Amino acid sequence: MDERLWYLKNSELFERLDEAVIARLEREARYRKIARGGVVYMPQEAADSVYLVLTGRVKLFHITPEGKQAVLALIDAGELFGELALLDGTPREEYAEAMESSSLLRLPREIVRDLMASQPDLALGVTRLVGLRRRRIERRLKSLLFRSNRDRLVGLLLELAEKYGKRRADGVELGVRLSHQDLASIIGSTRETVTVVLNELRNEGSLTIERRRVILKQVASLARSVDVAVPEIAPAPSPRAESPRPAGQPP
Amino acid sequence: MDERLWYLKNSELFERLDEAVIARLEREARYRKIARGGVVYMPQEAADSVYLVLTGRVKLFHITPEGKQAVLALIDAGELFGELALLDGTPREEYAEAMESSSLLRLPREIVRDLMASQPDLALGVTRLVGLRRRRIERRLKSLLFRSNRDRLVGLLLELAEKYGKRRADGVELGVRLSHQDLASIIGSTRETVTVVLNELRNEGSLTIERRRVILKQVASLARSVDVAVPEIAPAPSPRAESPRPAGQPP
DNA sequence: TGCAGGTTGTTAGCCTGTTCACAGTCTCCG
DNA sequence: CGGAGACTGTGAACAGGCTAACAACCTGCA
Repeated sequence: MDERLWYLKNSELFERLDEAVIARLEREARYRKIARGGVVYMPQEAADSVYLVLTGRVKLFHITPEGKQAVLALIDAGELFGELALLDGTPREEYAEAMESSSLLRLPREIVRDLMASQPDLALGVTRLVGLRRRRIERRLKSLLFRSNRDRLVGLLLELAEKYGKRRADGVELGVRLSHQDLASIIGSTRETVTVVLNELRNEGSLTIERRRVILKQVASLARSVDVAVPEIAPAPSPRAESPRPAGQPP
Repeated sequence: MDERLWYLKNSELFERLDEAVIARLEREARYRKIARGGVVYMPQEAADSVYLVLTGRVKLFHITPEGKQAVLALIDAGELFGELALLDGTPREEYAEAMESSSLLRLPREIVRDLMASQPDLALGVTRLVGLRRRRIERRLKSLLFRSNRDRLVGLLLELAEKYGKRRADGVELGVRLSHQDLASIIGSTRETVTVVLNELRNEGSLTIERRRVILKQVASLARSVDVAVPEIAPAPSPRAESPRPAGQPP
């Protein structure tokens, strides 16, 4: 079983397909390696495939007329992106760029569509994926409308805690290293403001920063302060909300 | 053929199902009439069904801690809502409220899920619906991050033009009557600001307002000014982007 | 027909967050 | 291990948008 096959069998979306179907998918898939900062696709491009992230991390974003990035989502290893290509032939609307050196599996749109028509499980899985992300975006929309910059940042930190957080003795450590600029692009603010607010939160004792890593101290009370559900933090290893990976290591 | 059956056969999502399946759906469906301002469901409620709007219009929104509405979407006759109930058992996260006296068809979640598993067409249709709305929300997110209040309002007017616009000799008439407060709740602004900006646009000749109806004069140049695709406007009758209704009248 | 409630118009003052400009720090790669 | 380039910190000046407070206006229905 080669590497690509392993990854397909272990992605939440495809794992239930039977051997023969996965083999077909594997034949049609194209492996693609991208360096940090490399562009996977850009707006206006034909949306003829979906991508599975094998290793690394990909950022999806728009660019405003003034050149600012507006981040839609971060996609981690094991997750799929570009899946709106499955809906219709409309071109891409956003940029997809590797945040670090990454390897991807590119699955042609037509193949996956065929499979969806014949494998109800897969169709349901795709619906679920699209729907869960929609729910997430609707939450973000809610937290952007009418909320102060501070509340948006706190909301984002809690979201990151849910996705990347590790519980530690002294709080919850966010296992991501995002620059202030990155955070600003997600909440629609500026680098300077993020710096200031982050330091305010530190002075208030809500978080500490050790070697560029954020540790949230008061998760519950922060959540209450921005009127959001308290995130669930997995104890030991780094979890992923959308697609928990089964045990095992790639060959 | 009774009224409910007619509506099911004519909704984009269900029209391809065969007679027997539609009949089953119809047996399980519950008709529900709601007065203007009536609440269909609210956050925390069990998400045990999806709704088809037969007549009227429904507003989906969140409420911020300060009591402001943040509108997610407006749902017109012929469209479905509450469809995220099909994903999992998670409770509702938003309010659904009738903007005018409306009639709805309530379809139990379990029935529709069953059908999706056995009718690939339906599963694909739901994926498409969820996906198209996600695309729309991602566009909104983009137009909220980093954009001035004015640009957001212009963007919204163009969106409304695409969904409700009628081409006329002197421009594009928006066939919706939304109060300034409504518009503000959609773009995350205040009633006063909307009033002011709308009057600015009128003074600049970009639009006129006749008997509470907005008429856009310079659609193309407005679209350019906010860096958005020029909306396509249907010529004569009121169109709907997501679910064009086939010819015919309800019995 | 006549008011009551919802809708629009307008302004002054305040406050949050942006822009701009520069200094200091980290870190990673050659 | 040293420096270049990215990242963080800080403050002054400015501006867009919000709050608050009224006035005038429609319009639907009792």
